[in-house]
Order: sequence, then structure tokens, then C-alpha cells
Amino acid sequence: MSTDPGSLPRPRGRPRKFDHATALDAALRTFWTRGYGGTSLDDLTAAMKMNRPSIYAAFGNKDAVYAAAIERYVATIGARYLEPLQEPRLTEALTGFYRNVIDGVTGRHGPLGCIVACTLPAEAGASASARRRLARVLAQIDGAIHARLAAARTAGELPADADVRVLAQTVTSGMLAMSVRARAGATRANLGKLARRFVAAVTGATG
Amino acid sequence: MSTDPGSLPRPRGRPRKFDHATALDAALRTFWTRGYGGTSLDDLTAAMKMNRPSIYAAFGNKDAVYAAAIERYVATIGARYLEPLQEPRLTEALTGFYRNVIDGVTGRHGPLGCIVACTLPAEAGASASARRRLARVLAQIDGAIHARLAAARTAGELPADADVRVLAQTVTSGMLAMSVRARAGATRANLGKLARRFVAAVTGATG
DNA sequence: GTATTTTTGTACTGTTCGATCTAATATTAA
DNA sequence: TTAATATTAGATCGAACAGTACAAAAATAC
Repeated sequence: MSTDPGSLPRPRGRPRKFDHATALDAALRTFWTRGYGGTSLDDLTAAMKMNRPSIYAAFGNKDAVYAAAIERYVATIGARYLEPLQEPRLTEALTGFYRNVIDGVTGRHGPLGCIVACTLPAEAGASASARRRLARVLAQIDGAIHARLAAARTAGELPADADVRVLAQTVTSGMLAMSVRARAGATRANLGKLARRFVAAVTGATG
Repeated sequence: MSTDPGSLPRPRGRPRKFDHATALDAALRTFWTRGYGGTSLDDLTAAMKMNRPSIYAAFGNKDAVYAAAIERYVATIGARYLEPLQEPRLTEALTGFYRNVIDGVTGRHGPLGCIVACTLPAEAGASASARRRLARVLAQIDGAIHARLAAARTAGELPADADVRVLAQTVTSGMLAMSVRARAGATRANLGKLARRFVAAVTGATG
């Protein structure tokens, strides 16, 4: 789409050598692996293939790159986790959710675990902004799952008196735990069993 | 007990100014709050009230202090979490487990969350030893709960075909998630509801 | 062409990092 | 008292850190 002849004319100065999204993905991977404190600007310049002034001009300081990386993770990989929630039947929606989570945290497409569950809590202990960011992301996921469970309750797939707020937090909790376990080296098969247990616990099936 | 007249004679040189356990507790609190990468040796000297050479003589390097702090956490606070598992009835055992977890992670006796769930995963992404340490602690907790669930199954409190291995991982998963949620500011009341849901999910009660 | 604008690449800033060297200090043993 | 021993305290090491100044480079505008 950048080669669209009808798009805006090229800007004035020397053209950028980097692609914003590609560079941010590289930064994401680095923070995801090494955490915030374990990532240096030399690590970032190497991974992003940008020199320091370019990074500062494009993103701000190190904190801002980390924040942008978290947002990128949520908008891309996190969003993929939530996609299966649109499945018509609740059991399949939750099973698909966990399937995508397990696929995302077991290292096939990136580092082990999830950048939110594995690196943000470490920063949240001393940084109020990190704590707020963590709370916001958790609330976002809880909210998305809560909406799906409320719909399931309306559809009669859950008891009318089910506390869907707590159930939604239970589903998210399974995801957080799987992320930490994957970071420790848990196998896909093991996490799959755990996922079935969580699905059964929420839908009420006897697992 | 250090004033016991029958104890060993005082060692030869200048007496130590610090108490080992007290200094380690101070280091634990610091790592727990700020994470490994966020804690500097200046932070440690200030918290432990020891100068650098004394820290190095007593513990080794920064990594060794962190490792000792994790072990101290597991042996003291972590052990307290597991104590209620000795309750005769499974529901009370698990309820007590989560009660102690919530008490431990919501900041009344220390920083928010748990040093294992909130700081170790960040290091585990780039450090094989941290990953092994994380895996070992998780296996330890899973194992303790597994033993309790196996006993409950024998006692008829769980179905004979219950997969107590996965159920144990489910219980631990609840703890991990509560730790991360507490780090983000979750209230005791909220975590209490979540705990009841986890207990019900494992014991089979309809929650 | 020439001027203007924006990015790049390198060198550099002062600071902070983990770790150590050295000497003063405080105890026991003889 | 004297010697031996172990810890404390402060200074200091080279390396790594986050962030920036500055000039060369590469494009557009006129």
C-alpha cells in the first residue's frame, strides 16, 4: 500500500531506512526474551537495525519503546488469542482461545511465554505506570472473555446465576499460568491437558 | 540461641555486624519489589546494611544473592502457603492454601505478588539457570499439591479416575494468576472470589 | 544547479554498573 | 603484649549504561 500511486507524496528529507512495524517487532522480541531491565540500547540497536538517534526520534526513550512493544503485542498476538471467542458454541470458543494461547506461548512464533505475564510484573513492583499498564491489559482480556461468557449465559450455555465475572477471571488466569509454565519449559501436551481442565471447569463439564 | 553458653566459641577475627537471615530477608524484599535487573548493588547495600565486600564474602555475586533470596522465599513464605494442605478435609485444605496465598501476595507482609511468579519469569527468558530454577519451584509446588490430591482421591473425596496431576497444576495455576493479579492491584475480596472458584473447580462442587 | 529538510552514522557525554583492592578495625589465641 | 585472623569501610576499577551532539548523506523543492 506504500506503493499506491495515489498516496501522499514522499516527505522532504532523507528517506527512512527502517520499517516502523518491522523495527517494533524486533524490539518486541528482544524485550519479550530479556525483559525490560535485561535489554540494553545496544541490544535494541542490533535487533532493530537502527542507530540510537533514529530510535529516539521514532519512539522516544527506552521506556517508550517498551510501552510500544507491549501495545504491539496486545494488538497483534493478543488479539489472535481472542479471535476464537467468536465461535458460536462456548466450549469451542474457549478451546480455541486456549489453543491459540498455547500456540503463542510455547515458542513456535516467538520467545517462550508472553511478554505481559512474564516481563511486565517484574517492572510493576517499582513502577506505578507499569502496574497501571498491567492492570489495564488484564482488564481488557477479562472484559473480552466476560462479554463472551455473558452471551453464553444468555444463550443458556451457562446457568442463569453463574458469576460470569469470576468465570472470566478464571479463564484469563489459566492463560497467565500457562504463560509462566511455558516460560519454565512446559510442553504443549501438558498445557493442552491443563487447558481442557480449565474449559471443563468453566463450562461445567466434568473433567 | 546465639547466646547459648554451651554453643561453639566465637570465631577468631572481627565479629560480624550483620545477621545473615536478616540481611537475606532485606535482599529478598528488594529483589521482590524491583526484580533482578531493577536491583543494583547500591540498592542491596542500602537494604542489607552491608558494604559490598561483606556481601560478596557472605553470598558471592549478585546472582548468588538473588538465588539465595528465592530459596529463602520458598523455604519461609512458600512453605506457609502449603501448611494448610494438612487439613483433613480437602475443601478446607485448598481453601486454607489460597487464604495464605492471598494473604502473602496482597502486600500486608511484603511487596505485592510473589517473587517467583513476578520476577523469575523475566529472567528465565534469557537465563537457562533461571529457567531451571523456575521449573524446579513450580514442580515442587505441583508435587506437594499433587500428593494432597492423591490422598484425597484415596479417601474418596475425588473420583477414582480423577487426573490429580492436572488438578494439582490447576491449583498451582490459580496461585500464579493471583500473584500476577495482586501485582496489578487486585483486591483481597476479588482474589477471594477467584479462590472459591478454583476450589470448587477442583473439588467438583458447582460454584 | 542550489537551498532546504530529514535521516543516518559515529563519536562522545556523564553516570551508574558489578566487582575488587587496600587499609583500618575488632576480636581471639598465645 | 604480641601475633594471627576475620570483618568493615571507603576508594576505585574498567565496563556498560541511557542518552545526545554533530556532521555527512540522501532525498525534495525551487
